[in-house]
Amino acid sequence: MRPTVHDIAAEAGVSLATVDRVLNARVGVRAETRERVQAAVTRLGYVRDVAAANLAKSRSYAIRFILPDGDNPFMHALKAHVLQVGDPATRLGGLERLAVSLDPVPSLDAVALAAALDRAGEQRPAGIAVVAVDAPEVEAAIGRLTARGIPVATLVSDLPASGRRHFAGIDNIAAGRTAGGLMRRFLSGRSGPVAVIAGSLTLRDHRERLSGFADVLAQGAQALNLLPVLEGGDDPVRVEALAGRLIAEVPDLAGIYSLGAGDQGLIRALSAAPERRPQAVLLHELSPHTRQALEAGLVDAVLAQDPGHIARSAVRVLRAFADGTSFDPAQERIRIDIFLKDNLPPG
Amino acid sequence: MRPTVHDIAAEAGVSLATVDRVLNARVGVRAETRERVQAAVTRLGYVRDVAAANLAKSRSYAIRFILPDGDNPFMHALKAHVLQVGDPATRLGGLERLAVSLDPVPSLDAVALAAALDRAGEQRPAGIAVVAVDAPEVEAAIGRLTARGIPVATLVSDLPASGRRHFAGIDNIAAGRTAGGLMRRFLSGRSGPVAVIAGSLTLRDHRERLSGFADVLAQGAQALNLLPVLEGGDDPVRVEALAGRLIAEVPDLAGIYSLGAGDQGLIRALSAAPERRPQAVLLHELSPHTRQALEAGLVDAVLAQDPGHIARSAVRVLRAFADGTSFDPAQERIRIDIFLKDNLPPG
DNA sequence: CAGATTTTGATTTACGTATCTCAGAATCTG
DNA sequence: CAGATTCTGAGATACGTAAATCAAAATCTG
Repeated sequence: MRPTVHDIAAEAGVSLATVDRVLNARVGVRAETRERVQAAVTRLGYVRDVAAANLAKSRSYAIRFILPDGDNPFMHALKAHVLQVGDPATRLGGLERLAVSLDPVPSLDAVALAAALDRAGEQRPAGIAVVAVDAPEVEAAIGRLTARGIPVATLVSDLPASGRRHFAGIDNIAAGRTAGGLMRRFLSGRSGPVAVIAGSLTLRDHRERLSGFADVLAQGAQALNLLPVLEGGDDPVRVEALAGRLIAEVPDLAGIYSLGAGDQGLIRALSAAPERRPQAVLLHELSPHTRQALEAGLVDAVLAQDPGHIARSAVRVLRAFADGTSFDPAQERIRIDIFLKDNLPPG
Repeated sequence: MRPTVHDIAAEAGVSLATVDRVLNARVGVRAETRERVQAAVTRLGYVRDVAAANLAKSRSYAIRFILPDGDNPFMHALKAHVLQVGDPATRLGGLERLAVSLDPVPSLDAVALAAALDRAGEQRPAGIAVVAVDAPEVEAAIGRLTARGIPVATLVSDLPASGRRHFAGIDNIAAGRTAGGLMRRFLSGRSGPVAVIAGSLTLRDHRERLSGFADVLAQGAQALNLLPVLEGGDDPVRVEALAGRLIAEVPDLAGIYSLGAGDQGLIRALSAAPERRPQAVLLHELSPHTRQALEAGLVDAVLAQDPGHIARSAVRVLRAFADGTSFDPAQERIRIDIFLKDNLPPG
């Protein structure tokens, strides 16, 4: 059997109260006594039963997610996973005393986001997870939370200078480089111009993906020629117009890399003129539309990050910060997934 | 506050004892009373506090992992992750009352494996996780465990006919198809023979990968010519000899797919004659050697399954079976990871 | 309707830890 | 050495659930 606090008390020859004072770092214990207890702890290999401790404390972890509104399918999926993690009927929700709440904010509105962060902080939650927008107001709001001791994790889009404690998302420069590596190999041998469609270059993650991608395309023996970046505002309608013109006007187009959202528009443009489809088409994030396009051969590969993993990871990490415990960085690393038609997860 | 059993009792107008009888499906409750209690449960949205329940039951989950000995780097990594999951100082180990033990068995020895399974079953563990060998003895042993009500999960290599409750590993046919898709695209335009190096075709996962790969290569406009499969017994020395001869004797070799282990030998052979390296080299599993080869450009892509995920997933799933609760299939799905030089996880 | 049987209530103890109180012991201060 | 101060001990209570006992009530059987 695992040793309990009672065993520690007996082993150290002190009372339960003293063991408690040492274990919970309370004042009023002589240094010598403290050491006796700690020696007993290591000798017996005691580890606190976290479940019992939380029961006794009737502690619960309030975690607030602040996510953008709107019709972005990835954000929708993320939202669904957050709700699922917080569901007390699930393992995480039930066993770990979570109280997850979800605050929607208008997409890409820095002022509203900063206000939502301040409001969320008022409730003194155990942690806050937020999809950051790259703006000084947001940076300052996160800084205020951190200063008040509330751990903040950024999701998907990072803001390293804000003082956030953790980022749950992919390395977007590496994602861009990965897209570049795939593009080079998928076009091995041949040359021709390559187009990039972004949402907006004011978005940090889009800028980063672009820089990684451009980097790799410029390297190596035969350099691929990158066309000027098109910005579609993550809007399917605008993306469709841009992609349609692109395909019509650049006859020898070798590849397209869509690094933002609005891919439904790109897919429509591609299926409207299948005979002019470039040799390699890459885009980001799995959704019903992108899955279908991959299966139909309209798209060659999809880069993705797992929204379920992001939601679970953010909760685990914020909990660990709240408790002052550690976590496994390898488990919390969000992978850059590459999906081809053949390794698509079911569903 | 979340409702407790006391609230249920008050709401239903019955005693605590009766609530307990209903919740834990004990006998001696009239159908009508049972329904009153269940109505109160749904009305108040009661969910059992699993942590408190486990504390009261002083339940702990003994989970045995049966893993092959030997110098396979993937199995080493898997072993390390299993030990980490079982460590009571970690979240999973601490919060979830796990008692994980690890039984090593000689690699590829069906008789020893069957004996180990029987021995593990004697202790009546909450669950058993095993890397299956495709043999009737093993199938029978797993069947006996299942018959005794002990849930078994196969890891990495499956044995569907055995009656195992769960498989934690990748779909190897899909992995082979994925490799085929990458090979086709990496060789786009050009033709030439493609070689496959397997460990042994008596291994189910190797056979499956081969069949998926061959399938994809045969499809499509320009068929790639598959050379007869080489079997290297997962042994670096033998693989090196095979690969060396292959590179020397097939001048127009377009690609190599190594679907088993022993890749250190392949990498040595490739670096010995870098000028004759085929255009596309694919292999399985990340290890210090394969990482380095990817970074050096000797290998183009690595297909992988995350051993940490496999270990954690097996524990979660076996726990759920032991409790009769459900789990999230999407979370437990082991992905076919594709790593290029650019999306390699650090470390 | 008496007696047997089934169902229900009331109460207690336990799980491992946290937190509090109050008294007593040990140590320090002047 | 008295008095103040700091440490320590013993005990109680709580967290939410499980599991048991025993008595009382309700229902069924013949």
